[in-house]
Amino acid sequence: MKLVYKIWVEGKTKAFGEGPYELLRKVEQLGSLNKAAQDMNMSYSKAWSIIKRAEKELGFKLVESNTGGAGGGGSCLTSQAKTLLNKYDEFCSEAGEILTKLYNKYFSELL
Amino acid sequence: MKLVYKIWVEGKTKAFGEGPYELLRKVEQLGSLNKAAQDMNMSYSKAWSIIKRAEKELGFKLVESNTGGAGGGGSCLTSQAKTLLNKYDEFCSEAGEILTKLYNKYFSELL
DNA sequence: AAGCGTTATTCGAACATAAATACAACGCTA
DNA sequence: TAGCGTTGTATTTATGTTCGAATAACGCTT
Repeated sequence: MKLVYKIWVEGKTKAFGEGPYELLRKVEQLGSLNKAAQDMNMSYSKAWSIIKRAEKELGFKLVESNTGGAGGGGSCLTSQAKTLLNKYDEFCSEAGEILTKLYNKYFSELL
Repeated sequence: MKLVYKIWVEGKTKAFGEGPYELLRKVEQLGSLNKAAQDMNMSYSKAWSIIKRAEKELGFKLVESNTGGAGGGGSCLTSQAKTLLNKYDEFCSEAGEILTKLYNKYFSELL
């Protein structure tokens, strides 16, 4: 028996959480939304809609894309996206640590 | 923009979280699974399956039910269920407080 | 013994969500 | 100018969730 948690930010609907985080890290790494999607065994259209929804909700752009050209184009993160990812990193590691402690405090004996 | 989190306990599949918690509180309050389901605008069959799944995963009974008799019967919580609910209460309020602080620390300026 | 309101259980239908597919547009390259 | 790999978008398909109906059993009440 284990603790599971999902934490995200939302406006009118889900905006940013673990899914967008991982996807954006892959984009940063690979320079392409298409490659990122393939790497995560995800369809391009899903990857695309994840990012578009997040951008719409957050109110700022997460990726800067070029279509056509050498290599067909590509995508890279905006500086706002980069700082968001870094903040999210720190947030999650702190949160995970604390929640694990709380779980042990309250449930370890019971479950 | 706000922080949303869902926290639950799982074994092989979801076992106990917010949904079962609220439902069990209603059962405690109303003495009947049927009334609890109606009160939550939920079908009886859904309420029933929530509790059965939780019991199966957790490995102990959550409700004690009587069928027939005056008023048709009813359900009440086992003592294990009561302590589980109380622990969950404390867990959630502590967790919520801490997560809110963390959210403000990391995201309040950014989002 | 008939009636009542509950628990217990299963099943298919309806609905909502997620995912795959297909195709157009873009701009460099050769 | 044909081809490539990408982004962008709509349409279709698949998957999962939830509801509601149907049925049975139970034991008190009248």
